[in-house]
Amino acid sequence: MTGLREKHKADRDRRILKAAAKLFRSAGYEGTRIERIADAADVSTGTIYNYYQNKGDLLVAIVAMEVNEVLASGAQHIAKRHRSLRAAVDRLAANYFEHSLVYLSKEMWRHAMAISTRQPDSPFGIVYAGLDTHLAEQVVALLDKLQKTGLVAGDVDTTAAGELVFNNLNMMFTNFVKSEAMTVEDVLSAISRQHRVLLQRIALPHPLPRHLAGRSLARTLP
Amino acid sequence: MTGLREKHKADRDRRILKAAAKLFRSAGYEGTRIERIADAADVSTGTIYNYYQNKGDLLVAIVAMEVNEVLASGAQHIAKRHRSLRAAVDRLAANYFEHSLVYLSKEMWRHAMAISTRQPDSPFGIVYAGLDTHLAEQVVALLDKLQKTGLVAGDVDTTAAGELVFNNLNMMFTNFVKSEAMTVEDVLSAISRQHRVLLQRIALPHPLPRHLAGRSLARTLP
DNA sequence: TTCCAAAATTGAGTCAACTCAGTTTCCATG
DNA sequence: CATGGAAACTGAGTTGACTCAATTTTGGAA
Repeated sequence: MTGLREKHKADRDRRILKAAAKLFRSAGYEGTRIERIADAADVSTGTIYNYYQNKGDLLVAIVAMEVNEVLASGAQHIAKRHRSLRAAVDRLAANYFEHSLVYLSKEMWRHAMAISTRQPDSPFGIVYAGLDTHLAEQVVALLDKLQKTGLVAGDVDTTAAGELVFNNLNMMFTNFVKSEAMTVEDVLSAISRQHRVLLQRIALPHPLPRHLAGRSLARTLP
Repeated sequence: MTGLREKHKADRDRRILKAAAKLFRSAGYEGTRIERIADAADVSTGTIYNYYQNKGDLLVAIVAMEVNEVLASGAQHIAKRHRSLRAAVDRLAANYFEHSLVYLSKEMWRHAMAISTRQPDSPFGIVYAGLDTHLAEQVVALLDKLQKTGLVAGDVDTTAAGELVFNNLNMMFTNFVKSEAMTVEDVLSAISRQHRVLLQRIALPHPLPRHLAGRSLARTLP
């Protein structure tokens, strides 16, 4: 069943993805012709369309690798012990933004977002939406954990708060990639200020001593 | 200086915009060929490009008309008297979403958003960003007014809260237009729940009597 | 080893957005 | 009125993403 054929397939796929990632970063997404990717990957233009439905799918495949890294490092962050709600959320945001430009340029992000908006029902539109859902769930998971640990008041709707925070992060990320001038520091400090008005009011000032944490008894106001 | 030439220009512009709006709604943005718009408007394809840089700009011009209406009716809403913070914000959101599909289909919104993301520095990308800024300012303006009226606690950072609310609205609007199945009611109730966790905590339970309102003395907690 | 059917690749061809050199329309001036 | 030239229009041509019929490659059965 498998053998040389599968190997060649995987090889070609890797070559195409690598060539595309390199060219997109150097010449930009718009500035990169499919034919150039084909040349660089030593295949014909038609072959690229055997692996990816269109130019955009190629980009979104690269984005997916990137976001999966962000998700993994976000999960690690959540697993740590946290001293304060605001610091924990700020760091999750920093993790999100600092990873974002490692493999992808702002221009690439703009195009990836545009594609996922334009074609939400295409295979990769669905993948992209799934990545967003995972990120939103991660924010909710952090708040849930902090609620159990006693850093968030027990009567807080953590799903609502998590979605509010995530949607704000996501919108600010959109603004960030739309503006070449905006730095990671700029956007993180803006976000921190925006979140403060919420987080300050749902936080509990003093965490429970560690031996009581994790029992989900963290109710406070009647 | 002016005369027949100017008149013809204005006529043509109107015809192009009208033809485009009609065709975009009936055949969809993707399904509409520039040549068909040119035919319907009785001009050549080249002429369309004298008025609009590209197909997307044509769409964004239509969106801009729509958003200006939303802004006008939002301003009217803010000017009214309000009984509660949550109701006031819920109605502003309803105004936003209910207007949104009067002239534009979800597909048109998806493309308009995609274009503004892809080309933030093009003339109409700038227009679109300006519209967003106005909408965000409107939310902040509402909170400011309610703070002066005594429905919002005096120590609240209304800019932060307004931006948080607007960014949530905008992200939920994106989700709304991405999903053909989601109704206005669906999205409004989701938003209302998300906002509750914030608004509940920054609201003051009893408004000041009317003769004291507007003095911006609405401080509460030390 | 030989040969076949399925899988995969190929690149010339198609389609639609956008361009630009040539043409027409308008208006200010004598 | 004529006329020169600026402003606007025109549509055949260009460009680049994407397709598909023909060709090549592969795995394994005889």
